[in-house]
Amino acid sequence: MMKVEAKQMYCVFHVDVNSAYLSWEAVYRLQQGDSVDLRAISSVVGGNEADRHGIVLAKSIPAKKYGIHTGETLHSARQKCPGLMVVPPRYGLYMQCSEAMVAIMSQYAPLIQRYSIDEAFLHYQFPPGMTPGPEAEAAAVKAATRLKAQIRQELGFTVNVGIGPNKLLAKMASELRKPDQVHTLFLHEMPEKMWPLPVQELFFVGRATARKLRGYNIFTIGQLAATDPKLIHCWLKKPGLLIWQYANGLDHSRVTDEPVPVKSIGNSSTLAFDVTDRATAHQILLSLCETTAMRLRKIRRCAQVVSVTLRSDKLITCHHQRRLEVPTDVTSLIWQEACRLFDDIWQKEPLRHMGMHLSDLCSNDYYQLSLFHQHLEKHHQLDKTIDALRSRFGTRAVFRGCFSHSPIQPLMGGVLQDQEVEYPMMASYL
DNA sequence: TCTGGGGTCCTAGGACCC
DNA sequence: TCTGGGGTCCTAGGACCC
Repeated sequence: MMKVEAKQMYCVFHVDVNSAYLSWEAVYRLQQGDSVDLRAISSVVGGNEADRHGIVLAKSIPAKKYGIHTGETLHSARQKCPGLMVVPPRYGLYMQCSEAMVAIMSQYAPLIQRYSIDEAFLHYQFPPGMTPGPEAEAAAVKAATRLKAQIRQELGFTVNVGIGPNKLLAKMASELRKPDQVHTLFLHEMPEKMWPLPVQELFFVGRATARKLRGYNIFTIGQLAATDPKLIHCWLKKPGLLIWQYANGLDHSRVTDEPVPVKSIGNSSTLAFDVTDRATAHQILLSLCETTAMRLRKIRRCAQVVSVTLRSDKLITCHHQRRLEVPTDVTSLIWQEACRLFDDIWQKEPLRHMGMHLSDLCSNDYYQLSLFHQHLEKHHQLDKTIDALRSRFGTRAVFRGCFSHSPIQPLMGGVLQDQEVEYPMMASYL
């Protein structure tokens, strides 16, 4: 009997906004009547240096030519490029831009998977009657080119669209050459387009893995693809097998719009000043717990593990966690545990950064039934009331008294601090 | 290199149980 | 306590992504 190989009647698009934060900022400023296009000059979106958040979040292409990298300090970036323009981020605006882009994408296919604020996958079905091959690939390129043009026309920013038989190759394709490009990376194109690239360009090969691979004389993606997977597994364990598959273009994950269940949540912050006393540290933990616990309740979950992270002025990081006897979503109980963890590990060294995380999340249904814990009832009522007030009047509407004459913000952490600001909708600036 | 903040997954090693 | 081996749970830390 003849075995018929099932032909794949779709391909995947990966849409990636070019220099996302910087492009969005540039378009917004042009719309506000600014005469300078940030994309055309050496510029970066960067954090606040006074608060010690001074790193590059996004860079323009001219800035990139000076060797400026995302994540590097603004201090260092300015040394490379003395006239560098630095603008602060507006996360609320970026969320809106992201939403608007996904709305356009959904005109092209019913199935879109958001991957991050500036990246999304699209499941592209080949036109009816078309079999996989050059004709279908050309149709995909045509659709992707239209999508790219529509985003540029209606929203004012450019994207790269990568096209491949799966998510991995679509993503690799979108990275090929920027900006404002459509690239394909089908299996037959791998030897030419992907295998010659340096191994660290492969998704999931970071600095540490690339260094190890170079130690084994593997410098390109093609060399990794050609290596015996047993050897790679021996060297790099499970992640090694994954990158070996990626190097060979193998990826069986599906484009899906089902929300990924949250496994853990947390907040951390580099502090504007070094903390040297226990009371201040505890207050910062409370501030971090407030935001984290609020988010936990919003997704209707309870946490079973609480953890605290400290980073000293010498940039040494330590971490401590503990399992709770009873899962909880109560701010004050989480805070109590965080303070105990802090007291266990703090050696009195000045602290530059503090964080708290909640993991091993479980359903909060159990809580609904467990009101036999009478003493918890008032905590629940308090949290519930505060959540409702903040949701109605804004997150700054209610805060604990201990913050009223304190330099510490009552709700710390979270990058979306200006998410309640409404920005005017994008329109074409062309 | 004066180093942000949100996550995920994996591994090593210790404690404890049978 | 000169001690085998398998399994589970837990914590700490590292690597990766955006």
